[in-house]
Amino acid sequence: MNQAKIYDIAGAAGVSLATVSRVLNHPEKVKESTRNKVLRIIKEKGYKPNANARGLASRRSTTVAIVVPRISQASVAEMIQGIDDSAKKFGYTLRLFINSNPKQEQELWGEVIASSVDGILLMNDEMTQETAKLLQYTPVPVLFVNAIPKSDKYGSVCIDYQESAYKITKKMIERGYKSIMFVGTEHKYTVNDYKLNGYVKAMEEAHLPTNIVFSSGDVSINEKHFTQIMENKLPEVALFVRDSMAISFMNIAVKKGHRVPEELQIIGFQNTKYAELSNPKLTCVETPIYEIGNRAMAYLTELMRETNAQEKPKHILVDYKVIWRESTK
Amino acid sequence: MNQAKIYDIAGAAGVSLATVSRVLNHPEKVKESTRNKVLRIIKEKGYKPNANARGLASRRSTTVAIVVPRISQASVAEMIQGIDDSAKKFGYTLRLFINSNPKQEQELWGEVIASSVDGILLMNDEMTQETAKLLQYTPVPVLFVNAIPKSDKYGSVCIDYQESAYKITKKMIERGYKSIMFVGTEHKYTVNDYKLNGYVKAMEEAHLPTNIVFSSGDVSINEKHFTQIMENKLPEVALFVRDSMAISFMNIAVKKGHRVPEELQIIGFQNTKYAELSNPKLTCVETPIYEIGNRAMAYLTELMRETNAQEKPKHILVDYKVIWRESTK
DNA sequence: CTGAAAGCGCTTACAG
DNA sequence: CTGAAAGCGCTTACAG
Repeated sequence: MNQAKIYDIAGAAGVSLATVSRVLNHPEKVKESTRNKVLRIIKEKGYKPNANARGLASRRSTTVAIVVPRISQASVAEMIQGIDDSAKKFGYTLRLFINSNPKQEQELWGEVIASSVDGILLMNDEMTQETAKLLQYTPVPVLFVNAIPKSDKYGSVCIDYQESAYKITKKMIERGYKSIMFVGTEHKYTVNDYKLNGYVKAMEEAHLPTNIVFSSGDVSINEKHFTQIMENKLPEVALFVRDSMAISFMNIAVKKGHRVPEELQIIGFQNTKYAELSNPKLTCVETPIYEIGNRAMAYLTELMRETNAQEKPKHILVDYKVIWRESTK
Repeated sequence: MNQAKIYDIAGAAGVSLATVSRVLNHPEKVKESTRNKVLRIIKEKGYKPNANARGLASRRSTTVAIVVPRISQASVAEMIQGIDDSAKKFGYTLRLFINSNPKQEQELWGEVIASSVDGILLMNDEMTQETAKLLQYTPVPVLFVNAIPKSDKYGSVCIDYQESAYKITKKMIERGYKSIMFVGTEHKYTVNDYKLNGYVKAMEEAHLPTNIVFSSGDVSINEKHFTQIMENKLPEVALFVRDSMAISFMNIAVKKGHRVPEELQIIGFQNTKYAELSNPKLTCVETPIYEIGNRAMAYLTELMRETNAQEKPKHILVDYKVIWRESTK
């Protein structure tokens, strides 16, 4: 009934602890017949090695830390799914750290390291100087997930935000629209800066004036702000860094009697569930958030395996696509 | 540069390892001057005890497992926030387990136990017989979060789903509506059964005929189904177990030219961000999901502290309220 | 109030 | 291919 120990398995199988351990960690080093016997008993007794002891002895925990910012969108849930599926495949387990308070970043980081994970998946898009410094002393690989590191020392997995914004803007220009507004977040996120750059590039190439607005992420603040914006002439197209902002804007426009997409076309970013639940349904650039998590975890296992210190970290770009729905013509 | 060990701290402070350990775990047992000296050095060196070693030696890991089902709504993110805030306060760290595949439930459970957590927060609303059995042998406290255990042996934290559905239904009856539809999920969730019970009770008390529909959680399937339902006479009020279903239904109704709330009133459950991003905005019963997570973690720490095996586990009910918005009169 | 010592449950060189 | 033994970094009775 009580959790079996490696000792019990060894006893029952008539071998030493070392052999049981080998069966689990280096099965190829054990004679097949011995291995099978041990395996059978392990199964019978439902033996699971104690993760703490294992971690302590091997200095590898087969555990990975996920560090997410507090104010993360609901979509992290999906990303974590992607991470977890990949983690299961490679035999890793997840430890979750939420970066609530920038002031406690140091402390959090200390905990992450003390937890002796084998690798770290970082979702923080923005990072204080201090964290950046702490990051340097991390004894395990760190990978940015759907976020862009400012230093070249870390790898990342995300979509090409700049290109995606550039292309969608260009597409709308090609369709003959000249008045295209870009709505970003007041709070600075590196990924949103990239989107902005893409938009600006497309507009400048076409010699069109840019129209850039920054707004809050908070719905009720947005609504006031957006209502103000609508006092002025409406753009033909509005591109938002987030679905939720796009929808909020669209709802206000519709209530004011503007017709979407006839008079005003709206494009979001991410393709959250909101996009399908809006009326009209939202066209957006889809960020394959599950895929990003999945790929990130897979790449992290590579990084954790590498004995040779470091090759240049890779920046993996995951494919994205545009989902055309009712909010565009 | 390298992580300091307890050994280094002891050396630098001129005390034994035992004393350093005591400073961390039972500070009251150490003379103040000694304690302060040790504390200072710990800080200087940025010492963090190795979590694995600590867990192994003390048989307590100050780690809690969160077990969530794969198909969990995005709102788990918020619940986990609540859990984490509480966990930080009590010095616990989080380990995340996602129950992807019912067939692997046994294995998952094995991992949970092997990870030697001190307690388990279970978000699985439904549970196979097998899990129920495994649950019995869990050496640590288990608590259901926003889910209802079928056995009386486990505590839980959620809102009174039955009462909330009963009250909102009754409220609409009192306002003079007789034709009230209830839309649940095809998939059986205990919490949704409770909502159904509450609805039925209110309708029966008022001698009104019930009108119950079960639908998928998938948006595109819902849409077909809902479109069908609208062939028939529309109810005056429709109550949905989920915001997203409510909004999906509402959008279809609006597109068909029905006026919300004039002809059709819609009520959701949960108060996700969707509710504020719909047009018209959705009235719903708010499930204080953050609060539920927060309270659950707090209660779990109590359970973990208790040396005396078990008193009767508590079922904590968190307050909820109804958020009246535009989808009701 | 403090230290020496055993032990938590594993893994991994090192021999054989 | 296998076993005996050391060691991973802590905690906690047990003495004093």
